[in-house]
Amino acid sequence: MGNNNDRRLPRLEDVAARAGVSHQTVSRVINNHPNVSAATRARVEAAIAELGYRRNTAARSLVTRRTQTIGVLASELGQYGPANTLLGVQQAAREAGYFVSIASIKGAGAEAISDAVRHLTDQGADGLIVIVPHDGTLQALERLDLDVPVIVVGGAGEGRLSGAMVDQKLGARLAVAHLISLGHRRIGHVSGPLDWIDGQARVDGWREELAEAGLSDDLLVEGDWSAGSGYRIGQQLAEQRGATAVFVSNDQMALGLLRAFGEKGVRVPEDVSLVGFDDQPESAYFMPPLTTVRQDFEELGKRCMDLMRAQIEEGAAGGTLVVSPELVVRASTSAGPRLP
Amino acid sequence: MGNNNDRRLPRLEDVAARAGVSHQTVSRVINNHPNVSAATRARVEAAIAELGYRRNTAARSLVTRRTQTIGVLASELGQYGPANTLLGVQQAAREAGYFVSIASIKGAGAEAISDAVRHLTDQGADGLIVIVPHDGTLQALERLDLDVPVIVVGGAGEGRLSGAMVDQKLGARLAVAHLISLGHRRIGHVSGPLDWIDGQARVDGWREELAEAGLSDDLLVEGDWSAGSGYRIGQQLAEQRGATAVFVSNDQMALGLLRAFGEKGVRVPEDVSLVGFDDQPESAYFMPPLTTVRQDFEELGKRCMDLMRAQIEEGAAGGTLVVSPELVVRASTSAGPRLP
DNA sequence: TGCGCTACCGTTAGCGCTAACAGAACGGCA
DNA sequence: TGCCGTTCTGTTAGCGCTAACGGTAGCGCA
Repeated sequence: MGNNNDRRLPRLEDVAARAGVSHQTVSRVINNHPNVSAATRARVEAAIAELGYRRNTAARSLVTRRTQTIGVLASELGQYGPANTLLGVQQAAREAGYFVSIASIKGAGAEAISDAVRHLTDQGADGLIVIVPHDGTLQALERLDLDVPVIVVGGAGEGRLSGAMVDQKLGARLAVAHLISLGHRRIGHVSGPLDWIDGQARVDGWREELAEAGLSDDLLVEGDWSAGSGYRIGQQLAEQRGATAVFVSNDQMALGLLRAFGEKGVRVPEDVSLVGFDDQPESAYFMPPLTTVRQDFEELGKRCMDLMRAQIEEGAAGGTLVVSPELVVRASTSAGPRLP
Repeated sequence: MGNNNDRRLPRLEDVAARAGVSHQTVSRVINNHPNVSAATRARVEAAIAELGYRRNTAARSLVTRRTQTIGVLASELGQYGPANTLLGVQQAAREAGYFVSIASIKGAGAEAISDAVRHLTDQGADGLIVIVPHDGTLQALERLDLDVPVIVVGGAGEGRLSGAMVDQKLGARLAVAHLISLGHRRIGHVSGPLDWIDGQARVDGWREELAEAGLSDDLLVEGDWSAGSGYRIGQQLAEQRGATAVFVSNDQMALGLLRAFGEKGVRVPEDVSLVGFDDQPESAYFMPPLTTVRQDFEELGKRCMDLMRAQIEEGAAGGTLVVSPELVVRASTSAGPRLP
C-alpha cells in the first residue's frame, strides 16, 4: 500500500517515476488513450495501485474546463417527488463518473433561483438540472443566459432549455377515465396551486377527459399540496355533496380529504370515490388504500442524467423527455351510486 | 455586463488590467486581505463588477488544497428524515460559502460505503457528513482512515469521528412516559430493525422507562420501518390484544398499525393508544391524528454544518452533538382502560 | 537506400489562482 | 540626516494536470 512517509498524496510524477515512464504516459493510461503498449500500461497500472494514486480533480478541471459535476437545483427537497428524482439523478451520475452538487431554495422566486444557479456555476457545474416545478422557473432561467446545458424537470424544453417530465396530463386523464368507467358523472377536482406547472397540467387533463365524455368541469377547488389543505377542502366538500368522485392532485391532500370525510361520515368509496396522484409508499396503507397515479421519479431522474450526458459529451441538442405515469387501482374507488 | 467579444471568461489578469493593478492585488481584494488601500479596493471592485468576474474554483482549489465542498453520504435520501437533514446541511453550507456534493447508497454495506466515500474524496471534499444510521457504519468508516473531518449523523462520535444526533433514547422515554402518565400498564413496542442505530436506541429508551415504572417489557415486535410491516404487525397485535398502548418506532409503521386496527375493529385510542416517532407532516392527518415524537432534522443538519466548519476552519476537535426531540400530543392517545 | 507511415513515448507550455518574497513609499524618532 | 518599522503593491514560482507537438523506432515498399 504505498510508503507514505510524508503526508503528501502521490501525483502523476510519482507514479511515473515508479513505473519508469513519463508523467504524460501515466496520464494516457488513466484516460484510456489508445497509444500505450500493453506492457507499459500494466507497469503503470501496477504503480498506480501500489501508490494508491488518485487523480486530482481540481488540476484536471483547471485544464479541461470540465468539472464532471452536475448541479441540481431544487425547491422542495424534503418532498417525496423531488427527493426521489434527485436519487435517480445521483445514481446515474455516479455510474457515469459525475459528481452531483445540490442547491436547495425556499419557494420559487426568480432571485432565489438566480442565486442558486450562480452558486452552482461558480463551482463550475457542467450542467444543471432544475427541479422547481413552478410557472416562473422557465422565464427566470431563460433570463440568466447560461452557457451549460439545463434540464428543467417538470417543464417542457423551450429554446436552449431541455425538459424532462412525467406526463401529468396523461396521468390526470387516466385517473378521470377510471372514474368515468366506474359510472361516475359528477367528478370534482382538488388541484394543486395553479401557478405550479404540475398543478395546472393535472387540471387540464381532468378538464379534457371530462369534456370528451361530455361531463361538467365546474367542481374545482385549489389546494396547496399539503394534507392540511386537503383536510379543510374535504370538510367543505363533505357538506356540499356535489360530487360522487374526486380526483385529488396529490396523495397528501387525499389523506386530508380521507380524514375530513371520515369525520363527517362520508364513506369512501361507498359515498365518494377518491383518486390521488404520486403513489407514495404510504398511500397503500391509507384507510381505505388509495387508488392513485404512480410517477416513477427515480426513472425520471435517471433519464434526465442520460439526456444531460448526451448534451455534455456529444454536444447533442436538447429536447423534452416524457415518462408515462401509471394508474394504480386500490380500494378508494368503486362504482358510482345509481343516479339519473 | 462586460464586453465579451470572445467567449472566454475573465480572469484575475483581466480584472487587474482594467483596474490598473497587478493580479495579486485583485486576489487580495477578493480574499479580503487587510493591506489594500480603500481607493484601490474600490477600483478593483468596480472592475470586477464591470467584467462580471467570477473566481475559478478549480484553480483556487489546486493551490489552496481546499475545495469548499462538503460531501454528504446518505442511504435513504427518499425518506423524510435524511432528506430534511440534507436540506439543513445544504442551507447552512451555502450560507457559509460551501458546496454540497451528495452520494447515495442502497443499504448500508461496508463496500457501498467505501465506494461512496471514495467518490466524495475523489472530488476533494473538505469534510464528510454520513447519514447511514446503521450499526456497521462507524466501523466501516473507521477502517477507511480518512484525513478529513467526518460527522456521523445518528451516531456518537468515536475516535476521530464526530457524531450528531437527535436524542433517540430520550424521545422514546418521552413517548412511554406519556403513556404511563395516562394510566397504561401494558405498553408494547413496534421497533425498527435492531441493527439500525435509531431502532435499537428507541428500544433501549422504551425499556428503561418501563423498568423505572416497574412495568414489563416483553411486548416487543421488530418491524422494518415500512407502513407494510406496521400493517402486518398490527394485524397480529389486534388479535392478541396484549397491550393497551403501543409505542411505534416511526410514523409510517404507525400508519400501518392504524389501518390494521381499523380493519379488525380495534379503536384508537379507545381500545389501544398509539404513539409514533418522527412527526412527518402527514401524521397530523392520520385517523386519528397521531401522537408522536418530533425530530427537527433541519436543525440537526444545520448544527452538523456548524460543527463541520469549526473543524475545517479552526481545526477544532470533533465531538458529539445532541438535539432534543419533543413530544407532540394528538388524538391517538388517551387514558388507558380501567383494568386491574 | 530513401521515403513515408504508424505506434509509442517524452518535452514543453500553460490552465487561473495563491503563497512567499521583494520592493517602494512614507512616517516617526534619535 | 540616517535608520527602522509599517503599509501597500508587484514579481515570481508552482499547485497537478492535459494538450500539443516533437522525436524515435520499426516496418513496408519502391
